[in-house]
Amino acid sequence: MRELQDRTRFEPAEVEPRIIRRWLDCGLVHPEPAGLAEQNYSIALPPPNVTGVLHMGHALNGAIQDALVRSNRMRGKRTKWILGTDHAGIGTQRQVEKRLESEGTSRLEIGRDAFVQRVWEWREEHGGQIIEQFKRLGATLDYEDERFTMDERYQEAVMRVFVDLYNDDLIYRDHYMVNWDPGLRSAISDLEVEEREGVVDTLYSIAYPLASGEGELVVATVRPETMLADTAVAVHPDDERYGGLPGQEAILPLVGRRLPIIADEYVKTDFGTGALKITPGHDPNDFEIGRHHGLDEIGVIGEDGLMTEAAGERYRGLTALEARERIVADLEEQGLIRGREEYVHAVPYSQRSGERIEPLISLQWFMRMDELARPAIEVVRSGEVRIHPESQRKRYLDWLAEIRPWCISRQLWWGHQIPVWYRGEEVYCGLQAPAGEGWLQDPDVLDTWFSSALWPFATLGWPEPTPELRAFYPTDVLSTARDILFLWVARMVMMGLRFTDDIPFADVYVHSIIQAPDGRRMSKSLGTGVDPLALIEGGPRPPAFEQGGDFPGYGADAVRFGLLAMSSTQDVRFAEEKVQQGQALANKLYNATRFVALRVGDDAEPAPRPRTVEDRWILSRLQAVVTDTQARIDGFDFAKAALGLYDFVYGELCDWYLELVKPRLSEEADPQDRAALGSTLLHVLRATIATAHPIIPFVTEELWELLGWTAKEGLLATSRLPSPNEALRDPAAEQEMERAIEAIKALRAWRDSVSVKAGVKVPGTLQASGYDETAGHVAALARFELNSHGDGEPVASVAIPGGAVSVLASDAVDLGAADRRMVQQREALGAEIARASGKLANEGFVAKAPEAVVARERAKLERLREELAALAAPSGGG
RNA sequence: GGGCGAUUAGCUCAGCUGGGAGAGCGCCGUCUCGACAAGGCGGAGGUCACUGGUUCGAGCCCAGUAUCGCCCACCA
Repeated sequence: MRELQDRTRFEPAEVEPRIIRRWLDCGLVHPEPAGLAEQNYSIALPPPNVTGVLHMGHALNGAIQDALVRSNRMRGKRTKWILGTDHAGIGTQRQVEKRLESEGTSRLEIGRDAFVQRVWEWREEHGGQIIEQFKRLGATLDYEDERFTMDERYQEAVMRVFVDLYNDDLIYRDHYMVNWDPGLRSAISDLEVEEREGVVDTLYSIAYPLASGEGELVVATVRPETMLADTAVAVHPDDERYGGLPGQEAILPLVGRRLPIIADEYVKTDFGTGALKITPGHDPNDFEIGRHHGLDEIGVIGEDGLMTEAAGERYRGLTALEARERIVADLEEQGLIRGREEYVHAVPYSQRSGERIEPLISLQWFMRMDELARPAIEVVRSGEVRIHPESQRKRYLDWLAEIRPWCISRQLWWGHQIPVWYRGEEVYCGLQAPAGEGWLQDPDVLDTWFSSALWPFATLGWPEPTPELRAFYPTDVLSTARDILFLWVARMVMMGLRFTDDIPFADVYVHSIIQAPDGRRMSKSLGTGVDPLALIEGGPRPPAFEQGGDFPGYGADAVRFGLLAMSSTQDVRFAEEKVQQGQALANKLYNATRFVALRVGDDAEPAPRPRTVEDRWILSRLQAVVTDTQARIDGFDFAKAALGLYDFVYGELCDWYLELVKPRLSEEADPQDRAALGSTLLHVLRATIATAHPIIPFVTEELWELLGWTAKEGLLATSRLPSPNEALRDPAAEQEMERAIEAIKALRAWRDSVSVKAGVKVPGTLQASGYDETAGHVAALARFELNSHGDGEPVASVAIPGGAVSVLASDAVDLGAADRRMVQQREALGAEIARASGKLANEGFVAKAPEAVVARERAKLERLREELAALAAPSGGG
């Protein structure tokens, strides 16, 4: 209590770390596995990169999931928020490679085993930071049960899945066209490729002489270096210009190879010359055409990006670009370049390394997806799995409908090594190395997303039938950003259905991506990335921000509130003001509690004991905020949940209710009423604090304790959400209070407009109906001296709902200003009356609008007329 | 090339099944009112991107245009 006396502000830096410790120490984050998943509640955290640091996306998603987790825990459900990290094959491997480079060595130099050892060491050193940051955010993850995709048990699950799919012929190895990332020296999947628009290249037209010796075919290409791998020239079968050519041959310049001229519908007659060089080894389309026509597949660009043996003596060993220059020069010399023009088109780049993708044929592992996709489409179609918002559901379905095989092997060392062994021609796939000498394991590892796809069940101990699996699988919600809807979410659905015969989660919530204030992406390199920890604890604003300097340290509550308030069904810009709004809310709630706690007797117990209209009003409004906030969290409408709470605390509880009841709390007030009011106040506060807890957990937990409830009942985080009490809904009280509030605002505005000094009470008479219970409040909060009979001369009149207040002459009022104001008010009322009556005079409106709307309009007109009448004829009487 | 979304106050955004445009911040004015100056009170500020249509009535529905953004895509 002394603390409450002295501290006039909520200090997150002081309070929050203390509260975190209490949450972690009391074991609330770790549920023992019991019961069935249907009764319990679980969410699997999208596993962050083990060596990552918390970014805005994590913070937003943390706030979202924690709000869900806390509100369900507070409904008494056994709740588990599954925690773990991802080994992030490529990213982590590169970090360690860089480190080795700085040490003057390399991965190749130290060898595979030593390298993998180094990665584990790196993880020891740098891993886990992000988990501490989640704690700072207040996320009630199960920190006592942390998983890692490279843990032994998890690896076993991965191997098991691979072997299973291999045995079912869904995983196979093939020479196939892949997206080769020359920077990574690895294949990557289609989803890791981004098309960059607007790349400027030169489109060369090159003449290929016909083998007959008569004439030539001119083909166009932006990549002349690939011509060394050409194995055909294609034209459209219906192209009259080339009627007789299919079946003949052309001579590949520089190489001299005879190329069959084939006919294929793929060729566009209206592009270039209508003749297309076919390079099955280095172009995805040509690859398809080549397979269709049974063409040779030649590779002239190697996995190292250099020209291969097959490119011939003259070009071997050059980079592709160097080869291009030399080839163009050579063709030029032979007079075979028919033209060159600037050409702007889209080009595939690797998202991982940023390098231009080199399509080439490579021996890789693939997963056949169509069979797996079918049930994954079905569960979403049927609504068994719900994806929010709707637009993302459509994206999901569209993508799965046209799914292609997934290249799952990566030429890396850090990850799950493929459980396949070779000995000569023999191939063995199994959980352990085969018996016998001379077996060599496939050196490749699996795409990181392969293991991530098992996340919701592998974390719970699958394939063993563990109690955890029973208690928490399927999970309830999966919350994530949309950029991994295909990479991850869709694949989890497919793998879940395949291996657990169940959906992995019932709801998918796809949250906003928070952009920088200027609309750009938040990114470290652009200088636009906001560090959530800097926001919470104070730290520098990003360089690209208009406003410089440090964030003041808003605290986790403010940041969580702000992020939730910003969130939407689409991308949003970061708005620091929303975080400030959260800070203001925490502080407001703190001070409201101070106010109540310091004035209410120690023996007061929270209970609704309404004695006046404002009591009935606030209790009624409380039911609304309790119900709405819970429904909004359940419905993934977090912005409304947060802002609705703010509106209640500010706009109803503090601005009005606390102000209204102040007189009843004074020393001279009726003790009986005071006791009842104390109970009501505590009741309202208690329900508000509990309702707010999933959104702003820290300040609410602190207040819960300051009010003495922790000592009696335990932490708020483990308490129950209030259940709405419909019996306390009171529309009549709400209406009456709304009217009173409107009247107070009108009178305050009037005072301001005629420059009445703030402290002065204005004498007047109330000439309006509907203020039986609220007249005193209107007088007090508007600072009027309202008598039923006036002693002075009426000098002005102020319109309020249902009538007016007649102002009596006094020193307080400037008569000239009052007159001007009254004229203004009459004009305004007159205009509104004209509008309303005009509308009602419109036959179409009266005839066709719904009755209720017309009735409302009539009532409004009636009220306006009353007000005007009261204004027009200020009289001394009542 | 297809698909989706956005455009509302100076800024960031709400606006439910069509029935008198809202919030936060910022701005102006004002207040040493016993919870809170991270506060109270009052105020100014909007052709709801544009054009046309449907309707008694459109920010909301329909068609088109413009600008911005995102996703998907194998025309060399």
